[in-house]
Amino acid sequence: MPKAKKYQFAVIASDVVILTVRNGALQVLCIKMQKAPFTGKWAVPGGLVRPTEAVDHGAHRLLAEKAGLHDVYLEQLYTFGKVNRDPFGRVVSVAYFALVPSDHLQLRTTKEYAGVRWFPVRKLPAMAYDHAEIVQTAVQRLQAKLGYTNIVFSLLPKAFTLSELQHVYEVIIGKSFDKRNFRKKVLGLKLVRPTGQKRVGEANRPAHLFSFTHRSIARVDIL
Amino acid sequence: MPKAKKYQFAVIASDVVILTVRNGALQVLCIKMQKAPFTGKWAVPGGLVRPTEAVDHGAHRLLAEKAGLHDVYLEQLYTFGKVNRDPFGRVVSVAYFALVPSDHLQLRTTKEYAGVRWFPVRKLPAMAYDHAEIVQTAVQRLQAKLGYTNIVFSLLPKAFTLSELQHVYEVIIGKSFDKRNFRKKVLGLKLVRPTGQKRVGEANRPAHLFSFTHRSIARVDIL
DNA sequence: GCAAAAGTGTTTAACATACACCCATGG
DNA sequence: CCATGGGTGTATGTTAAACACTTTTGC
Repeated sequence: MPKAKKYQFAVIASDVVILTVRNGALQVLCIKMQKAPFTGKWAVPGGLVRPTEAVDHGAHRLLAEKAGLHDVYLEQLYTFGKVNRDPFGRVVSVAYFALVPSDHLQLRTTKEYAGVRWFPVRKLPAMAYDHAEIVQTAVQRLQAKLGYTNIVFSLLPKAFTLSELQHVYEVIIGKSFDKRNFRKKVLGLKLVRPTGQKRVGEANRPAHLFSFTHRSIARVDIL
Repeated sequence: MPKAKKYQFAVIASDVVILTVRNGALQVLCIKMQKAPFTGKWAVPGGLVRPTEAVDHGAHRLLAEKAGLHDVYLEQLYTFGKVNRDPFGRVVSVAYFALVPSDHLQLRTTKEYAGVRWFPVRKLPAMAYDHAEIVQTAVQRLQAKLGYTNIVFSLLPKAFTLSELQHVYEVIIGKSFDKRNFRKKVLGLKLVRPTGQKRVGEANRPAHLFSFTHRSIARVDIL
């Protein structure tokens, strides 16, 4: 029994910053806007949260509908609530960020829109709404969490080489690490475990493949 | 020009978890509910965000209106968006947490409600809505941030003794630290600086007073 | 003079950092 | 046989952890 007259309403939206490491860079999935006043600008996937679904559920749904992604890491990021952030009216956006492993990337181009593209986060196109700020917030959160959690597991496939793991860190943090020290660290923390397999067929010595000992987020001092 | 028919609306609320260290415990400010269906239960201060104000602004306003607090540390915590979290209808709450120094506490009892009280976070009363969960989230955030930021500055007055500082850590983290090591750490990090003053009039050796070198949040490895 | 909290250094262990060469494969 | 990335150990410096007694005040 809502006493609607007494209250003022707003629209709840959710925007999802989908990040991956691709081509040696941290990249974000963007969709080209088709509507004024942002025609031609890019936005991260998002949309309205339904009155009958939890905000978390809306984020999962939008991730699936707009990007075709399921079973990826998804975490609430921040809520953006400036009055005029959307020219449509009062829209409060609960932003999330998702992390997808580099081998899930085939799925994405099979999408509805032709105007769906990855952009390196350091070379963003002109963004609609406050989405440049949202992306920046997501990147900062990811950089911070890399250092004190095992969240990196969500950016790598089931099996990977230690060089690939190190590369993900280097690309996101933006500096390089000593190979021997890095290996000592991740092995010493029992973050990863050798699978016994090797990656074959490359023009160099085959690398051992590893997998994560835990695939749920935990606090670990890495950097 | 909102095309209202096409969209569905919700109510945006904000709830503020106000924390302090008092009587040797981390405590949270609660207000006794006067309305059904939560009559007699306790809630953290909160209310609706106005359609013409930013969500951040609403949190500041509610902090002032409901608790009489100004110029305290305030940070967005998390957005709670389950469909039935509020029996009134669809209310999405953007929760914040505020930290107040132990010497600001006189202000609080001069408030409108008689039903305003501090509770130790480890002995919460029966809480309305999902406020027990909101408080728990705030406490966890605070505990984590104590370890890797200088956020503790917002819980102490301008001048304080090193024992008082250590006590705040011990109460929030829930374990005790070695006095000598603790002092070495905070002094070595240049987190605090001696004021030259002493706290006099207690039945023991007077303690040197210190103040924070920086009163804005920064990343510092403390624990 | 006694109770109560303040203040102060050293030793040891763990961890972080810096650093260079040989190995296994494909082409 | 050459190019490419894979793989490995040690020495040094820094930081963390454990630990007990003397000092200064109020009463």
